[in-house]
Amino acid sequence: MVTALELIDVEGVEALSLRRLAQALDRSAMALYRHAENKGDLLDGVVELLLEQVVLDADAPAWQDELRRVAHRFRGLALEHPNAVPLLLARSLSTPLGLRPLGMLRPLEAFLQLANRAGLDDAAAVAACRSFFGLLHGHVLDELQGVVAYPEERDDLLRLGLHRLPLGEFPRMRSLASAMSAYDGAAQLDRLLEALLVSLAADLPPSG
Amino acid sequence: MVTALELIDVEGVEALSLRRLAQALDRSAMALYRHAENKGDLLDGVVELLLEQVVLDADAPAWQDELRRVAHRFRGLALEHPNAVPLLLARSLSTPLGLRPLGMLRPLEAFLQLANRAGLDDAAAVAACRSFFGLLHGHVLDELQGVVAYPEERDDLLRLGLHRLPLGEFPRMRSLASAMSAYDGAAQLDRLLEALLVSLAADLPPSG
DNA sequence: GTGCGTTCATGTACAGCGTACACATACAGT
DNA sequence: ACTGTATGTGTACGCTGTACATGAACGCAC
Repeated sequence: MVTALELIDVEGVEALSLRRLAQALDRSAMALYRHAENKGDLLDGVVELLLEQVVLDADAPAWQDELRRVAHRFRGLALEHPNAVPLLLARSLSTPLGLRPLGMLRPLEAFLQLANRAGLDDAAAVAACRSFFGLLHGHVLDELQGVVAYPEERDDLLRLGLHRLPLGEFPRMRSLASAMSAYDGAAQLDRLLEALLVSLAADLPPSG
Repeated sequence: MVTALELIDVEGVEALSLRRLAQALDRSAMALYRHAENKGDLLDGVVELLLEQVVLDADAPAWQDELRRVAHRFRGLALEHPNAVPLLLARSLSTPLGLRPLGMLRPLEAFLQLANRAGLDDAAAVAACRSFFGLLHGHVLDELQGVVAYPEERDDLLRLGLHRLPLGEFPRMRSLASAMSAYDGAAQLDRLLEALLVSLAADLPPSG
């Protein structure tokens, strides 16, 4: 499982085949079927391995801080394993909620418990959960988009490959090349979180 | 291209192979290489075909309304073509910004133009752009997650497959089954957009 | 010890994949 | 009529996931 992740990290998701993995483990390809029923099971295993590393503490005293912490931890994980991000985000698109491996559900459960303790009612907790993870996944997805086309170039326009774009149709993108290069993902995530937390606070009973 | 999308719609992304598509078109598999260099090009074509259907008008008079409209249009498209969503979200993870097909860049350019006309400076426009699309992609990603495991079941807990979960470890998820069933994606998207627009308004020069 | 069921690994085989290459056909412009 | 250029076909290669049959190593009852 951990070898599978390493393989993905250095060669990308599509380079992970049963034969390549078996070779890396000095086993035959078929031996892998003793530990996973499918290739899919194997990918789920990788996802679980990653998610184990981002534990949401349902008993955290300050829930806003805990959400910020977990969000940044998740982002960090994505930056460490960019090749695994498609897995992380897309595995659950194909698997119904109740049939997912438990490791993929633990963050959800912990969030819901936290929301509960923070005072949200059922409907608000579900909405908050989807807001939070939607936001998080969306941010990570966008931050990791391959932006740089030619890393060795010094000029921003050339580095991003934006010089290829027709002048007439894409004036803004071309003129914003350097603003795009200066993008700060962590700050951006903070902005999004702040907006979310404000909107969540509005759902709390007025007590405070 | 349109046939490729139809194939994806009814059979899923991974069912789209050159041979299957060629068969659907009554051509040989190799004939497809006259119109696309790669299978990747073909997938890009499908993405472009979809994105053509969600045009952001950079000259819209009320920019907030335009953003809301485009967001909901994109969501609608995703609901119409759920099988194509992985493509829509993941294609750009592997292709540097400047090398993407123009159809994938047009929404970005239009957003940046709109932000410019709304009064945002360069850095704020880029940040807003990533906020907007990150939020949108994240929401769609999360809304489309397969939640229902057994559509024919009447009881929420069984329908979502949540009865499988260990009682002790997942109390909240089990008790929230019906709240999850009542999820309203459009309303959720509106909530997220509202939070974003509030935070964007704060970036505008104080004039109004 | 002997036989047994269970676990784990292997080797072979098959259908399907993307695509490189060589070849055929049809049509446009000279 | 000759010649590109665009389009389609057929064959072939190396790769994929995995079904199936086989075999080795073990704990355990007798």
